[in-house]
Amino acid sequence: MSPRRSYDQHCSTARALDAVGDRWTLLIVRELLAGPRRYTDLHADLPGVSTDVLASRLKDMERDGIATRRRLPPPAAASVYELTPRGRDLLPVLQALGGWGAAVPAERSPTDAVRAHWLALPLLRLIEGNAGRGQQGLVEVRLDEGVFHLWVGAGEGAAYGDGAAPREPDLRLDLDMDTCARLGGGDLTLDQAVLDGMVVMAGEGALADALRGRPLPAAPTSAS
Amino acid sequence: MSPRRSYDQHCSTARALDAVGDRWTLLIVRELLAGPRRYTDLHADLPGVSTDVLASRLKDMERDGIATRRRLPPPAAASVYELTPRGRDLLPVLQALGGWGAAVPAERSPTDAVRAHWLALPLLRLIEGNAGRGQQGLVEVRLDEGVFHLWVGAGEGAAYGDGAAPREPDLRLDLDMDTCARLGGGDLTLDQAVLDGMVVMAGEGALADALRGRPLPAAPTSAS
DNA sequence: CGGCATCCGTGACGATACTG
DNA sequence: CAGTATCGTCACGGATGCCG
Repeated sequence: MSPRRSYDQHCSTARALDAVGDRWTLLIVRELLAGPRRYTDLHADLPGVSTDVLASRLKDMERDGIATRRRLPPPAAASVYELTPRGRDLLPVLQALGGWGAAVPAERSPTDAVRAHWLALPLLRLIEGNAGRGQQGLVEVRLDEGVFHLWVGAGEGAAYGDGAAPREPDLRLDLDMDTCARLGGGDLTLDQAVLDGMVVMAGEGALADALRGRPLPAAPTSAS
Repeated sequence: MSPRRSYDQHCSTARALDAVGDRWTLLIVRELLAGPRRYTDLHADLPGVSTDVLASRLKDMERDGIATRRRLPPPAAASVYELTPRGRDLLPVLQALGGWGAAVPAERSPTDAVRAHWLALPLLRLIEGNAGRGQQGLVEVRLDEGVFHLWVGAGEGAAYGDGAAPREPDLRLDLDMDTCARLGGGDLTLDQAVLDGMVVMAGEGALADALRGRPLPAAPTSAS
């Protein structure tokens, strides 16, 4: 057992970095924010991580109460890793990091790996920023590279997931990665992107209206 | 020159971690948020970092536009490091990390180092959370271990600094480290701490009133 | 003395091979 | 499928030396 390397500082930031400051840890959290994952899936979506490091990080995260391992019921003889509530609380950390990283345009290098759900975090931030407070709903996002869905306004709950929305979404977005990156970086507004046809937005509920910048219904019908 | 280790992922979070994910980097940013620092001061306030790693990180941060090196005018034949605007933009990242790390109480280990200004970040978050939006002012914080000051509501500007406030502060706080940690962790409210005498709050401006939970200026000053 | 560069021992990391 | 074992390499931490 590794005695846990620490900065040994009486500082909440340093203590946070003791837990999630190691290489790969926050990226594993990013993956698990999309929902429970098997070891092999994690390994496939984190190109470059070695098997032993991945196993080691997952053990550390279990020990630190960030993630748990769960055996799936018999038909599937597999186990999945998922975030604990404490682990999901790292969402603001990833949002802050992602927001900072998105501020510099950064074209895509040919060696860069890509996964569709990596855009979920920036898009979630964008949508929750553009829609007013209290808005919530399910958004399905379609890119050439894949489909995922976002739970807008879920707060502490699950943030997003891979694949199509589990029910009829309140909003559907079609766009490409480059547009998505520019939206996240702030040098393109959602309204402008829709006008230019770079984003196709479909949906009729309150969330869709809020994103289109329309005024809310005169008498808000006591929505919860 | 090291060709810069990267996760090689087309993801803003991963790119952020390419720049600030290395060991010690974010803690150096935390130090520089308190203002310009000399190499030796950084080394003294970051126990455990080796000299070459510190030098290497500072070079990386310069290359990445996070920090700059500046020679002081002749009388002081020294140079200081300071954050660029891009580096100061990391404040929300440190806030998110610190907030997450403060959520677990965590008593102080005897081996833990302590610096007074490490409490600036949590206190700043607490004050900006308790006072309403738009409040701003200068706060001087006194602990047994040292004195520092906070620029509340400065937003992107300088967040805090070591030592006494450079002018008469709008608010003065006296407290001890343990109380500060509990305030940051959320298991003690500022009001309660003042009532219990664990925090002495002095000041008469709008900021002080806002923190005391009083109604804003319209109300007459009928207190004590 | 401040600001590193160098050297060295240890541990973390990355790639591959192997096993229940 | 889900890791463990092995190994070469590199990053880190500590000490010391150099140079202005």
